[in-house]
Amino acid sequence: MDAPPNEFQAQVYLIVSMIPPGRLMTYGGIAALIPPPPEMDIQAYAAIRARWAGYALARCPGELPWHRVVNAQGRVSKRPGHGPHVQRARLEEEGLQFDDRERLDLANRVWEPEETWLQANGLLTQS
DNA sequence: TCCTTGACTCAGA
DNA sequence: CTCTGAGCCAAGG
Repeated sequence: MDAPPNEFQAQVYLIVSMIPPGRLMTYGGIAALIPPPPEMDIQAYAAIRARWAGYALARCPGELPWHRVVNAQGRVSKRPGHGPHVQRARLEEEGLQFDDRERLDLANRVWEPEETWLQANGLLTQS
């Protein structure tokens, strides 16, 4: 299950809470903004951080706009509990459209936090 | 203690 | 385009 450190999880929740309606972020995109835990190998971190982001969201606080986070292919990931249709419905309510292969337009809808905000919160400004 | 299970991603085949 | 495997501070059965 690759349970991430609490500090990592907290930063995932902080970033997700900032995503505006109608915009998206990917698991890997979010993880790339979070500094690696001290003592952890950079390469190892890069290989596991996206999964950590997914695991953190698997048990995220209900008030977070978790539905605005999708995978690197622009698709809604399978999850335990209710199916992906709930996430899809929420995104469509915000005006996002899925193509005939269940994909979203990442090129034009992915959102990036402001650099000043990243710096103020101890996050990385370059990935 | 061993084994399985993952809200991921990328490079290869 | 689809399918694998490898990457790796974990828990729960």
